Amino acid sequence: METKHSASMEDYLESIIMLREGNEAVRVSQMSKALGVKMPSVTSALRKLSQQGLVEHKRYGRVQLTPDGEKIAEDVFHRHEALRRFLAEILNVDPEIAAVDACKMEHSVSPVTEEKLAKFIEFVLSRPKVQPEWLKLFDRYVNYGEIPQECMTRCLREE
Amino acid sequence: METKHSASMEDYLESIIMLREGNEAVRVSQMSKALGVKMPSVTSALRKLSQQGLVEHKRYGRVQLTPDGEKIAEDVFHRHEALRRFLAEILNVDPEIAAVDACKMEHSVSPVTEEKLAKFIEFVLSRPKVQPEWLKLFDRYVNYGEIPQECMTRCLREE
DNA sequence: GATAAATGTTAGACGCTTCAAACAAATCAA
DNA sequence: TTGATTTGTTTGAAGCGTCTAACATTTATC
Repeated sequence: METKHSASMEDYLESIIMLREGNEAVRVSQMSKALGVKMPSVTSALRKLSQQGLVEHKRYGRVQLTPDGEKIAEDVFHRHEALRRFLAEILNVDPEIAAVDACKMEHSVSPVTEEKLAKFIEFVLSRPKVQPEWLKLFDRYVNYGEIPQECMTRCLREE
Repeated sequence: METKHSASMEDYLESIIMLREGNEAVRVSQMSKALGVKMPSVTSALRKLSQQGLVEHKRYGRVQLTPDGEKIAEDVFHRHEALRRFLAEILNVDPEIAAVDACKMEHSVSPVTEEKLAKFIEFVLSRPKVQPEWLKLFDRYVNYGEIPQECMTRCLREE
């Protein structure tokens, strides 16, 4: 049922989720700024999305997601967040770059991959006490090439 | 100097690296099949890449990368491989899907991110004895939700 | 309320990537 | 070597997403 949507249509949908505060519907100008495109591009995207029943939008009015649109937008947003967190919190990539990269990558991730990525993040970060140490080890490796052979090995062997 | 190239131009360049065996130059038909596009698309891409000095190609002849083209193609290939390995070997995503996802994601990864990703893979997989255990723990978490709190915590605390 | 400013739309164009159809060259096979 | 097959190119058209310029509507201001 869910036909595949283009990267740019996904971006338009996602931006609606990201821009609305509370229940306030979103303006074309906001989307235009957020996505770095001119307003006519937004208008024409909205016409298309409206025809597909993914957004609610009448001339000169505000924009809202339909339930179908909401589903897709949330999906994209989840992919985005999974990637962004992985890059920023695990790889320790600069937050700005992480956000930008995530925004482009989010359109290429299959459902299976997204699910595993989310679990991986959870796995690595879910243990508040372990997390900082674990990442510190990785960080040290990035900066000095130190591989903490002994400790990890010893530990995991016991298991 | 290196102007940004479109995802599709990057794909054409990368395919040349992936298709050539030894020093054998590559045929248009091979690229066509590998990329899932018709031959006229390849021809027209090659005209453009040739004008930019990235490939060597004369009418009805084989295709070769110039040194400049080689550099870009290798770059794309590295991003591809980093992503593919992460997905396949760490997240344990099905190899087919990993390859497909990597192929689409490869165009969105910034240099910094790629570098950190590569280091991360190295970090996780570089210790032959640890690696299987570590991933086994993650795999168990994916399948049963078990978080190996104690072991990792204990170990990393000692450090 | 009238008018200025901000916001949004329409129309038409362009670049990019792809394709099918028709044609051209190269290669194979007899 | 000549005809058939494979391979590659040209041409022209299409879809998509974007833009600018001109126009329309809404909103804010006096």
